[in-house]
Amino acid sequence: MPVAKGSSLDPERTRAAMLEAATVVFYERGLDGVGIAELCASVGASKETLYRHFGSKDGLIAAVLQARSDRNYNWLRQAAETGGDDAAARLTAVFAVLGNWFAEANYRGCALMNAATQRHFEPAHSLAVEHLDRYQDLLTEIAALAGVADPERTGRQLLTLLEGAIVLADHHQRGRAAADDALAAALPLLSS
Amino acid sequence: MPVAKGSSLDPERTRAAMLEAATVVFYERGLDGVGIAELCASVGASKETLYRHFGSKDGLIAAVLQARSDRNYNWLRQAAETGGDDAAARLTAVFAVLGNWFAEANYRGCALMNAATQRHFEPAHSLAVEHLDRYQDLLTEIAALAGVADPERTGRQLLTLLEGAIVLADHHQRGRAAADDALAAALPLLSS
DNA sequence: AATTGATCGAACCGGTCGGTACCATCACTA
DNA sequence: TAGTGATGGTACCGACCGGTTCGATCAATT
Repeated sequence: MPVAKGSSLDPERTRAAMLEAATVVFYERGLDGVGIAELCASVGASKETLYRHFGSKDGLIAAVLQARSDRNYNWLRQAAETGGDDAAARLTAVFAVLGNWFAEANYRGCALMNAATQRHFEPAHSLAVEHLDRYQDLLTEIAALAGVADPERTGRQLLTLLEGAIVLADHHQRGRAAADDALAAALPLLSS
Repeated sequence: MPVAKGSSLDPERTRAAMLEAATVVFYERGLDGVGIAELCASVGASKETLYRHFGSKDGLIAAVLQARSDRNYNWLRQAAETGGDDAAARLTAVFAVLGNWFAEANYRGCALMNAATQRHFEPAHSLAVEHLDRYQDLLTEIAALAGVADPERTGRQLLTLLEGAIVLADHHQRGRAAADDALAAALPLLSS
């Protein structure tokens, strides 16, 4: 059977286009800063189509956040793997990826944390928690690889530095420097 | 001349009551989560009075954020002073205050950072920057007192830990533990 | 050619928002 | 007692929101 159905495009492509457009515009202007009508118009779709795909604005937001969490986590995980079995190299690679992210012109902090701050509906909060859990697991693995006395505690401290850098890169010192400072504070923790 | 004018109360008291109510409800439910009408009703005032005092909702928000920044900063500054001329004691006192804050039942992160994330109007952003500047100055003083090689850099790293702890206490590990982990990571930085 | 199903575009709905205008009321002053 | 000025309450405004509905359209199928 052919893939294309409906009017002009594969429904999956329409859904993906909506997700992508929503990801960009929600990140730039906030979850309440853009309406459904404008979002649909920007991808040439109708509101009916959006509601068939996502059910509600909150459903769309949840899908956007899930996709964003997956993408960002995979970035860090793949970066860490380039460090081989050297804990310091893994950590350095993670913060290098963060630095590149901070340097992007449209950097606006972590979409997951921002959403949990902006909205009080449940998916946003639980997705943020899962996001932080994955980050913490990744960092705890690095701490364990380094042979620290309490890997989970060191993992939490590394996560504190990572999230602090995300905040400062957004609201204070723009760009890569936030990651450099955080990495310099993080590396000695691997010798505890 | 008597102080009380108008109908029932001193105008200054009415203004202060509005500020206090707005501070609480904006912090709990977000800047867009509560309307002007509800806010006025909760203090028994009229919208006209609010607009005479603050000009606009953004004006009210700016006043709320300024007051909150002053209060939080003074808390940390006064705590630091209890540490005397011992840098580690000053830092420990600062994070002890943070821990108490994190343990409050209605803790919702830093109102300044939240506002800068939620809204894109200028006062919120510049107030957040000034807020972070003051925190960084406070921490840089401590770093200098400890005699570190690069006090400003150490100050930025301490600020990274502080802000990271604020985020994690809000969205991940509830309560005082976030401050304890951050302090344990911060103290060794005073020996650099 | 007829049918089907997804789509677009637009109208529509109820509700909420920030902000303004007006009026009766109150405490105070002269 | 007459007047002043800030107030609370209320109605109102225009705009926007999330969400629903409906008819016209168009591609793929039968």
